[in-house]
Amino acid sequence: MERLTTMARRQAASAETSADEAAPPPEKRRRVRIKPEERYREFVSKAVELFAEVGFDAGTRELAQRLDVTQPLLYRYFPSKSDLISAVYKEIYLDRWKPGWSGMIEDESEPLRARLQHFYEDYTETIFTPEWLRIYMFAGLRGVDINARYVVNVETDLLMPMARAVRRELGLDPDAPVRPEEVELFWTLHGGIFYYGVRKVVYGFDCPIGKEQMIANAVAAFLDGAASVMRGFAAEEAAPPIAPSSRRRSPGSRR
Amino acid sequence: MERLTTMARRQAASAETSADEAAPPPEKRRRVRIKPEERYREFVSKAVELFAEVGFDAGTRELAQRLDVTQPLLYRYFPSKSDLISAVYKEIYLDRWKPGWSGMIEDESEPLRARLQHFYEDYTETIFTPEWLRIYMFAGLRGVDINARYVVNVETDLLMPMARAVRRELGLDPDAPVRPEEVELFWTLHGGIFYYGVRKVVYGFDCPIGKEQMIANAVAAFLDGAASVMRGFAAEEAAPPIAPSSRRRSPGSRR
DNA sequence: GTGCTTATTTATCAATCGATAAATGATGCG
DNA sequence: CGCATCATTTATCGATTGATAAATAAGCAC
Repeated sequence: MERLTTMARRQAASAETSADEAAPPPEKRRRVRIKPEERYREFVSKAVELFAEVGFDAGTRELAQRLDVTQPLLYRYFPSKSDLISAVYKEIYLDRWKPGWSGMIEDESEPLRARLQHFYEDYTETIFTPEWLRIYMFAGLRGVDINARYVVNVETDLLMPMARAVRRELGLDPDAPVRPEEVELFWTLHGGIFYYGVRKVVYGFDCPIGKEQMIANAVAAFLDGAASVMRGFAAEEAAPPIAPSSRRRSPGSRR
Repeated sequence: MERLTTMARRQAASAETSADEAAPPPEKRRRVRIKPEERYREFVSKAVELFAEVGFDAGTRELAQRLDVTQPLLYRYFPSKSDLISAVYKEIYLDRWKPGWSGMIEDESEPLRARLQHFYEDYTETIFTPEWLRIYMFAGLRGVDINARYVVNVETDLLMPMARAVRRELGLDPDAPVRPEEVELFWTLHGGIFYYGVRKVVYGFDCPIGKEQMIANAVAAFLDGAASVMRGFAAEEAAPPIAPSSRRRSPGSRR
């Protein structure tokens, strides 16, 4: 009680200003006890919400206020703010990944185009939310390795299955190793769809075309176009190019 | 480093501790006078660099330090930090836009595919830099209108010219108003290419395929695929669909 | 009820932030 | 040279940040 330190000292040193009038009522806090693991989930969940809105510079006090809890309580559950951020990463990029996606893509009981349509409808339902997209971008800008690792998952579990599926469709060898050019080609499809979500959800741009229709058009155009390009890759593979240094030729034969 | 003023003051006020030992040499600042407009450009330029690295929460003190100038000097050139940020926006999204791009796309003295190739090589040379991409993302996450306005420019000056060019190529009416579905289709090409830059420059992902080759493949695949999809659009336009409510049919005929 | 455990709050620190006022000195003009 | 202008620095404020220590009280066991 007696240890008035910095503020009191400053005040006393600067002037009088009799600081103890109009003191707001102390306003006792209602104190509810919740079992730790539930609190933990509560904290992470609200942290996801707050960080998605404001970014990782959002204050711990604001988070505590939204949870109707005092700020130091956070430090009983997370040693530091960066630990809280790690928990947020895990919640979004690990817990929300569905292992069934790669199966959806390669399962041949349905036509390829329909499979891609269904996969992307499901995938975008997961990631086209402010929480997912915004935190993904915030994390990427922070330079954490999360995004680089996530991108590897996308390549191995989504894009390479797609490449194999298209090869089967075209009668090409589905077991040949997927070439980097092919992966890159599927990235343009994936990135194009991804960017639709960014425009709509993050930039708040009004997209007149619905998500399903956009996916349908993108997939249809891609499959048609990718066919000739990938046939070109395969031909190049079968008959190695005459001059290996002239690798800048435009690939694939026109229709 | 420069905050030992406060500390020294506190020390002197609180107790003895003979605060003037080990006192770092006051270290007079070299004071150089530079004409205001040059300073201004210097400030904006370094601010672009700093904000691209750290984000808009980068401190004014750090910026001043990089400029080898004291922090209050910034406030002689910018009334507030947000004014500095506005200047950064202008430098990147207005000053770096080349009005010649739309001409590059529609100029028919070259084949369409080559035009798109050259345009995207030039365009990506402008935007595939940490400064451009990272500040674009930071700004988008902040919710400033900059991005929404930029996106409009992309649509009207880049994507709609592309759509018209493809129509000419296909023998369709180039003067018919560009339909939203078409714009959206070109967004998938644009977004796909854009996302290559994000992966490489922002996420630091190692892309084994060079920029030019990636553009070549994306453009080739897109043009082949977009052809059938856009022919589907045109047919739908000429002969209005029987049941206007069943708009979920997949567009375009398969090859 | 009594008492113990521990979830929660109160009080506070040191650092950093954007911003302002006043002192200083480099530069060009006469 | 002397002098005035103004670009630049010094000093400092008040607010806010992440984090810690100590006091408090909710809820369970008995």
